[in-house]
Amino acid sequence: MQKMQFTANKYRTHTTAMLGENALGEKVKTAGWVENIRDHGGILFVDLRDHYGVVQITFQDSADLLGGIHRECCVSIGGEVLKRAEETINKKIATGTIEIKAQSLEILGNISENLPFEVTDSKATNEELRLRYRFLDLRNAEVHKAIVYRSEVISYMRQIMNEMGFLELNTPILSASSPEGARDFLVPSRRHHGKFYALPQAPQIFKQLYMISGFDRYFQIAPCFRDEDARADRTAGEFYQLDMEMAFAEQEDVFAAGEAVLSKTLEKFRIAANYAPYPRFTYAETMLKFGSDKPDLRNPLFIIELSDLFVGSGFKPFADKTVRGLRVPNMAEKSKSFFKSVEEFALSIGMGGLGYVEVQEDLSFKGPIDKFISDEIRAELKTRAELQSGDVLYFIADSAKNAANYAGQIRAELGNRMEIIDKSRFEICWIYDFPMFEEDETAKPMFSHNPFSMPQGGLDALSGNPLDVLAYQYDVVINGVELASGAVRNHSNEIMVKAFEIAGYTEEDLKSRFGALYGAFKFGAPPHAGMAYGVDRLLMLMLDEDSVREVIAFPLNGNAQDLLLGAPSEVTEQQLREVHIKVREKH
RNA sequence: GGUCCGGUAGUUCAGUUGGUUAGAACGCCAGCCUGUCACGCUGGAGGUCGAGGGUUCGAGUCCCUUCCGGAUCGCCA
Repeated sequence: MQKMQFTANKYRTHTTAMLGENALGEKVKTAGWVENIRDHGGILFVDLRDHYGVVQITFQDSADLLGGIHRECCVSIGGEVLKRAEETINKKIATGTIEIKAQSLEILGNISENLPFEVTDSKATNEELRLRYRFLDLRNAEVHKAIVYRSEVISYMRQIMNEMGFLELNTPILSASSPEGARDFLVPSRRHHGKFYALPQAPQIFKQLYMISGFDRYFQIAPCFRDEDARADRTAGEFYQLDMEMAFAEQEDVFAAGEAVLSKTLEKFRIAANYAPYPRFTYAETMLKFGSDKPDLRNPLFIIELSDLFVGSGFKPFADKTVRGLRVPNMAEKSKSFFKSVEEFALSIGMGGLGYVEVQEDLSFKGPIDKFISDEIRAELKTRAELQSGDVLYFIADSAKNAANYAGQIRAELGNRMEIIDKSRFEICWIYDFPMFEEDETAKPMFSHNPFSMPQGGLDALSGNPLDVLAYQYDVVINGVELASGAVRNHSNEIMVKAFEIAGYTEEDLKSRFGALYGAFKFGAPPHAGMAYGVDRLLMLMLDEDSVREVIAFPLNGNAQDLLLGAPSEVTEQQLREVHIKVREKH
């Protein structure tokens, strides 16, 4: 526990954190919630819980003090601190060598009603009920601890950022509808009829404006708002980013700062992980090798390119396809039903089929498609995949567009099914060199990620094939989870106009949609770059939780509602009139 | 918005091919118990089986509609 300033008052002289053998014989008062009452007739035991822990209080010849008290009542109890007899010591709690013999009890607040669920086991309750009574759920020691942990991690990150010379600078919450891709949360304006503020999807524009304003290094634990549907790793509505931006910076500068803050934080909180510098994979590499732009590196399987072997091979399912191979060691011993379930998985994700060969002791192949493979190709496969006895080699054959993604899903699935993923540690990497543009359904180029990233090669590169242009854009990935994203920003209006033109926007579009940046760049913008970590996701990973909602004190539910306060809610006619809003009938 | 799974006591769940009065554990209430810390023992209360409709002699169970929740796809630069 951190050192704290503490003054005794009428509610308590000690917190449970201050109660121990050092207080033996003292008359103390401590306050908290009644976690449990064990009534033994002549003696009663009360477990009293506060923010710091639990202490046992005994009631002997004083049982009447407990009249009307239920679990989760908030009370202040006075008594004498006594050493417990050796055989009654409770090693499970920090105060387990002492107990307080009660002499007085004051009920604070109201007598607690019957509980909707048991606080000590609240995580077993369905989430809807937990969120409706979140104040009770948060009394649960484990749930409580996650929120304390969140505070400590964020506090430490602030310290690291400060030490690296970053200033914590705030950005507006009431802002303009922004260039990010998500749906905005809108706030109607009272003073400006028919106009709306938007809550920021990210502080992107403002942090860039800070750079243009001459601030050198910015960071913020920034709330971000996006009106998109929730997932287990994505809250509805709002989330927090550790957002940072650096002036006169190149990609390497951001890598160094980003690695430092993450690496130090994981070290401080004793998370087993590979420490910085993190391995780096270009987007092209990771799509080939892992079939994903957020690869789980705990999975030792990797994908190899085999397309060239089958060009003109006469084996129709492979001949004109992109063919990728996945070597799975020690899989040949698996049962037929195991193989079958893998094939079923392949079909379930939309693949036409999934061919494979088993490698036998003499390194010959066995399996449904072996007869279609020539000796020449067989030899090449053995070298390329470094095949050994007992291996299974899967073939993923599909269109160039789908092959990588399918291979990635098969890789992930086999990693899980073969139980070869070490779940006890973090494997962190950078993914960089993302493409600047991609084709939409009509084969027209569009921005593939952030339109404000700097294209590599600048203006010259933009005169070539747009699909070949890479952006200075990068992600941090942990265990298959995208944890951070960033870019070197495009600070040149000339390059930006050209990039937007390629994506089908005129200079007028650019000015009208993103005028603030465009206008500011005209007055001398420094080259700048930055990134942002998803704080909730990081905490979820650090605490090994399956849902981000476990690391947020008062999250919206999956349906974007606050069940405790009842948001969103209807408002009065008067309120609507003031903001010039008329709600249409639902049909 | 699509798909899949779910909704039974305060909570977590069981409930067989449709068949007696819908069960268990924990919690709650009452009584007993002076060393428990998942206290123990005895007894008790507690159910619109999400809602509506249908099939049937009979529905928690089968069918239809609908509401709610979860996962997932879309979406999330």
